[in-house]
Amino acid sequence: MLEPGRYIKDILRQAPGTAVTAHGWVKTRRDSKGVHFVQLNDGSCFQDLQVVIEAGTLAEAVLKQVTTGACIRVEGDLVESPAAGQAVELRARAIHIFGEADPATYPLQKKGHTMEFLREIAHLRVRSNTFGAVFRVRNALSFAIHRFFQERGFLYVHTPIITTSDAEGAGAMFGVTTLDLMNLPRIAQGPQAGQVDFSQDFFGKPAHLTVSGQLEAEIFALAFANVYTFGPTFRAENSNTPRHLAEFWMIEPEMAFCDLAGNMRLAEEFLKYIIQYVMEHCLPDLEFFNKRIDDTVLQTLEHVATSDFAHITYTEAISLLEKAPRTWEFPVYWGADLQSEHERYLTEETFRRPVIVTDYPREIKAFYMRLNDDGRTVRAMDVLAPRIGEIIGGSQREERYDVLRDKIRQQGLDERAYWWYLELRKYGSAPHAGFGLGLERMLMYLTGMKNIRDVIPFPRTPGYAEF
RNA sequence: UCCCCGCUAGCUCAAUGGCAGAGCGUUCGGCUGUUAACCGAAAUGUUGGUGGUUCGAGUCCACCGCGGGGAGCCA
Repeated sequence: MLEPGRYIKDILRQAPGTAVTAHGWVKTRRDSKGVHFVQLNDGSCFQDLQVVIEAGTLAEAVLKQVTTGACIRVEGDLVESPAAGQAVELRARAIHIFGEADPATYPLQKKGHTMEFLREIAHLRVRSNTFGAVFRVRNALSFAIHRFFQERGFLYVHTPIITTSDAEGAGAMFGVTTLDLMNLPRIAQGPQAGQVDFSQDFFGKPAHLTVSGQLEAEIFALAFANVYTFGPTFRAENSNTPRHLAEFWMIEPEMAFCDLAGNMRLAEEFLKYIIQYVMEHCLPDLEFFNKRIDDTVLQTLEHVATSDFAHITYTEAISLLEKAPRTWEFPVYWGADLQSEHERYLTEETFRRPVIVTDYPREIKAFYMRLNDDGRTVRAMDVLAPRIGEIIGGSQREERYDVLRDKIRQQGLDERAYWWYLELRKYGSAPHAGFGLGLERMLMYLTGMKNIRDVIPFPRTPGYAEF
């Protein structure tokens, strides 16, 4: 394995005159009369190591195998590069071929490929410039998220992937079962006769993949004060858009002794922190995105990291939209949910920066959000970002037992299914709040990538679960 | 799931119902150290699938599949 100091990113920082050995995959090769240039990359950084092979240095048979896609080891001397583009280059003395790649069939040749094509070769696309940058940024982002919360004393909690509380209510869920689907056990008699007998299933009742760790995170917040989850989440919605996945990663902080104002402060501080971290640690990758994917990325990130987010209430947003000099496809009135066109207008045209919209009508938000004194709005917040829409959704939670119980009843939910959630309000309840951030949505924002399927290693969407 | 658009060489795309094309990549040759190198030449096709209309279908029609954009749902 590569020890620290032997990655290409380390080799590129070493002084000329050093003897080094580099490992990696050939990105491209250019031939001149007496010299060959090989771009070598091991994924450790955006920049390739330029390997220079003087004619006659290597056996013709070896040289012939140094083709795009091949995996090689190069031993040689690091020297100052006489040409622009790189400070140092590796003058090869010997090359070992680990694995060749037939140029006639290797699909990742040096040319522009569409994202759609690269998605079909997800086992190879990670070696491309774009996806190398995407996954380095994804890695840095993940680390920055942990660091942000750890620095603030948040406890990292692992909420369950499999859940039997079909009560989360956040969209369609994937079933989890060991029953034989071709031969389902049925209840023989009684009022439920003919229905599937889940008492024979693995968990003795219907089970699903989680759609959110929030309710369980609340349990931990009421013992550890500040906690966060960071894990996979599953939605069986038939959503076919560039912004939805059936399997995605979500970060959900939950804070006791916190109201909506504190929640908003944390969300803004959090977004700025992770943006700054990625800008500090992945600048060459971001510069590439800015050059080839979206030429507004760097400017937008700098702007967001340094400017204050706009804050408006839902009621103010409706009033703004009603006065907007344009016609809406979906009508704007108090009580209507904000549509994509409305969110985009607010964040892209009115404010031109992230906007936090708060205090939505109770009817269009989840039962667990804290009721305001006006009795018609709840302490919800959505952070809207230009181009991708809602990036964070959160709220102050209803901590009052009676109010929560009434809201559960009013929404026609079975309060017995929420027995432990209600008990949290009975024993040592506290004001608390939290939010959810979609990791992939954040990555789209950071990279300018247009399709969420291109910021996750192996996307799962309706009708697609390859690799 | 709904609306719109698309599917032709490895990739990106042309082709009035009448001989299947180009650029890039690949291969070969040239070029004084290149940077998405450059110059010249060559090879490369079950036109997404199944039916249908027609003397004749890449082109028109039907159904199916896949992809993209927009919408809904949301993170």
